[in-house]
Amino acid sequence: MRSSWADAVANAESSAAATDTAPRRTNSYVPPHLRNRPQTSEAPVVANGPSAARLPSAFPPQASTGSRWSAPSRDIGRSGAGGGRGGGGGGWNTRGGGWDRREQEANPFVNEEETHEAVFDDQENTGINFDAYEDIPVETSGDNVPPPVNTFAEIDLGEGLNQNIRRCKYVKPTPVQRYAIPISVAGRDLMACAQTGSGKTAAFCFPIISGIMRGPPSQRQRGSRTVYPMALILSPTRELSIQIHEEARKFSYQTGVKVVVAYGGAPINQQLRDLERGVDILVATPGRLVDLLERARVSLQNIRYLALDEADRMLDMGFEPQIRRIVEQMDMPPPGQRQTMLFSATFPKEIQRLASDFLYNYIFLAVGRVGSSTDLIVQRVEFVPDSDKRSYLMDLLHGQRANETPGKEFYSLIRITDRIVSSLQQALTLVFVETKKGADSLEHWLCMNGFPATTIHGDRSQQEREQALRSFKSGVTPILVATDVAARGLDIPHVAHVINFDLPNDIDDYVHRIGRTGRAGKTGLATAFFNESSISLAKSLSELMQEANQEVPQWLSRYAVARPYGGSGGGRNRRGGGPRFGGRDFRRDSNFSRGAGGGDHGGYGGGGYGSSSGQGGGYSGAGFSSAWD
DNA sequence: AAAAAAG
Repeated sequence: MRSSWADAVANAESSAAATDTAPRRTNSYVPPHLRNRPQTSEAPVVANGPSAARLPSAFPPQASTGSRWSAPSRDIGRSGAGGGRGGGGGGWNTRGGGWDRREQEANPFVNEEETHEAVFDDQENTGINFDAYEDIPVETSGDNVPPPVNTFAEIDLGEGLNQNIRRCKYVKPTPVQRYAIPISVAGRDLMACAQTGSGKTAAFCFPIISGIMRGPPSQRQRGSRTVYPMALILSPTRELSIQIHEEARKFSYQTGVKVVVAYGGAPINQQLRDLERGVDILVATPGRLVDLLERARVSLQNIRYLALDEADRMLDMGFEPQIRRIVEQMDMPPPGQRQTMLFSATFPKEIQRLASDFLYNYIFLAVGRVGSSTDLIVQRVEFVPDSDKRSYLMDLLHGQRANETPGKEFYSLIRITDRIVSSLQQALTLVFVETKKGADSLEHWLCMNGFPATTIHGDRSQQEREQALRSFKSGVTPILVATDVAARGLDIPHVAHVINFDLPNDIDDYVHRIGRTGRAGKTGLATAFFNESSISLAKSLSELMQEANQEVPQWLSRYAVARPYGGSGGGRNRRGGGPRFGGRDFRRDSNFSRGAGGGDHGGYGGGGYGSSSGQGGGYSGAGFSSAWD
């Protein structure tokens, strides 16, 4: 067993702790303003910021076993926490996670280094091109917006989390993190237009983990099989939930905060066992969560944090009834008594409604797209009739292969270190197709023709889906044929090329798909096969490419003029903010009331924008001029 | 119309 950096830190920690009177593995960080704090019912989650005094009664009464504000040593010595399952007590950062040998927390960093996909990790983390983030426009509006930060250190997130941030090698917050974290730490609700790849996951995980570390420990009814998570993170696809869970586990390592993921397609029993071992943060897809709620294995009455990721996607997929059921019709505390973060790439009417129903006096945040409409992705469109698509694809792939140094067979024989393999294998190619059947047949055809490919779509078993993703990430099959299941949110490092073998019908889907490359500030290539069947996309596609300073072929412009109705989806889902933003705040003022959204987009063009920047609603549809232009 | 998600 080699030891990792994270281990070294952990060891240093425990030996340092040993010289102290503090117990082993405590990370017993207590922020100065909370030290020696008497028992109180004040909201402890709100650590910073002037508008801190929210959530007064939102918290469950304190557990009777031990004071959470007392020194951790008292809690460590506590007796009989039934089976060591983190009931009751648990002082700072210890909530039953670290001190019990039977529940050794796996080191998510080590684990990762030993898995195949981890060979890329070094480059991924150190290679973030922060310069690419520098000029990304950001817009906020709402009452008393907390100022953004420039470093993680400016926010008091707690020592345990800070260490994990270092372990993740995050040196500098991304734009969405700079704004969202202070907003959230100040206890405010947040509606954010941003995409994954912008550092969204950390943006909502850090405040949640930090808040849970500071807050009262989770309570657990003895003998009951119901669990009471304090935070719920909903996401549209299983793979996205898995990904969020993996990240959240790293962020919460050794903080005692427990993260569990629940999603469909996998046996529920393991997930039930995971839940029984304790859960503070539950990451879930809607369907499986409803199932768990119906079985009364999960109660939402202790929810203090709710995060909805890719909200527009969830609505597109018809999850609205389930989401409303989860959020409004179960036992979750209402808006104002929980903190809610709504993330969405676009901000159409349905999302605005959701925002006004789920959020309390929220702050609106729009972050420019990272690496989709920017210069980071080179977009190409080729006219390719359906019958020629395969041979055209073959040409592209052969071209790529020629650029690689020795063939894959060569280095898999030699079995050099993973790192070298990774440097040779970086050209991961993601091929999007329209249908599940099409995905299978293209994958088969590629394999037949000597290109190791795999496929991910909704007709494959969950096991197959996860296996496909692993084998793609690790470079074993450097070509992944996918349906839209993989279009959004998935963060696969080193995708150098996205090929739209079949174009989607919606320009937003196109944007999401090509966003799988050019991640983390790296450059990427996106190639689209266009023909008559994608004519409805001509106008919006050529507009998008124009706005992104891409070369638009003449023939595409001609299609765009000939069939102008296609612009951004022919009225549906008109992207509110032009190429850079998914939308903008539609509230006219803070007195926005429910139902106002009924009035024709609730006022995209209204005066809401600029309520904090002082600019008086100069936005007019396609014009999109903003404070940064 | 297809895709995704609970079985």
